[in-house]
Amino acid sequence: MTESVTTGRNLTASDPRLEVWRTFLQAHARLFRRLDEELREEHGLSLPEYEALVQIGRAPERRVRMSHLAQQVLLSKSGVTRLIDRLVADGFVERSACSHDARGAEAVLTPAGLERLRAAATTHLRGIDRYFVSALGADELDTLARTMQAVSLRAGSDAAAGEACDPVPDGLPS
Amino acid sequence: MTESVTTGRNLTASDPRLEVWRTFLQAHARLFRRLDEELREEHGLSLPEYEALVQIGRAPERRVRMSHLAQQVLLSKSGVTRLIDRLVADGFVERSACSHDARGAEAVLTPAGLERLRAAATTHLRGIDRYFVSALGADELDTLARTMQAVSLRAGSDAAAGEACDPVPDGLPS
DNA sequence: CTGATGTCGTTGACAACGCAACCATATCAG
DNA sequence: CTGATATGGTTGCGTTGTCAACGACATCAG
Repeated sequence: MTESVTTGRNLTASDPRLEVWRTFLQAHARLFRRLDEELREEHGLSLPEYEALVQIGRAPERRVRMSHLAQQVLLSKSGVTRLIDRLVADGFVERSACSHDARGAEAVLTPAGLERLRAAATTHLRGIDRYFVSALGADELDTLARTMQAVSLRAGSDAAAGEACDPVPDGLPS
Repeated sequence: MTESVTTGRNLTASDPRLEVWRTFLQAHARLFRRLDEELREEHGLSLPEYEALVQIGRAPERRVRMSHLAQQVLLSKSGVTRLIDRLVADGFVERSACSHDARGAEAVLTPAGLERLRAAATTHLRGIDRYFVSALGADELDTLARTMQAVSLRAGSDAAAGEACDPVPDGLPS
């Protein structure tokens, strides 16, 4: 009944490596929900909304193209449209035409948005530290970064993988 | 390469450890979507639906309580109700009263459900192998299991605004 | 310039999920 | 037994997300 496990290249339904996958799923779900919940309770922002504010806030001029935002926040085009709709309704973001491309739209952070972003960042960073970083040793964090990168590459649907479009970690404006 | 960032206990917005968090999010999103998409295309099942079938199919008698299912599939009570609704509509599952508890309902796998599960398992296991397991060395997989367990523990228990949670309840050492 | 084609963002229709309210039943105090 | 309370599951409703279709603009061949 017991199949020898890590012997061959084929994964079977009883392979303990499947357990790792499930643990991974569970960790993500719990972590995401906890961070989302804390942001909602303390600042009225969902985690995706917060992440959008972060991306806008760290961009030069504090404005970002919608398409760029979609990649960063891991959402579809229409998802971003509606996310920005909400942030506009809340007064945290304004829409602005793109100067170079008349088709394009940019999301611009308002002063209120910047303020809210700064406040929420405290909560978020605390959460990341508490539930994520502090659970991992420095070497484990390193390993995690490497492995997640590898997984991301393999699962990357259509190209776009690891384009490392992350220059200027100028962090939050201050 | 890896600069030691562990200078202070406080996470700031420019801390590279935040990058690990984003990579983690991205890896999850891509992996989940890829596996979901493959299951849908080849078998008409979403990933949560497939996971529910797995949980039912591996249980004794191939029947599971709804509440138990909710924990396994990482869904709310109502989420499970509707997930099972769909599977019932597809003929893969039947509802059945629980013999011990007249309040309870159990989901039972139908022959068609078992058949579909077996077929889909091939696809899923292939995906897990291709995009997840094969991206990780044996030791990395081990590290991942341990760290995800730790994250899950910290984020899962109810220590929202207050205190760090007690370490290691029991059962999961090391 | 003009038409073909691709890209950007929005919209409508819809699927999936969570929360809170709700029954039905279990369980426990008295 | 009886009433109070807790638990399992479903339902109504709101929220959030995707996909396909669309209009507006860009871009390039001719």
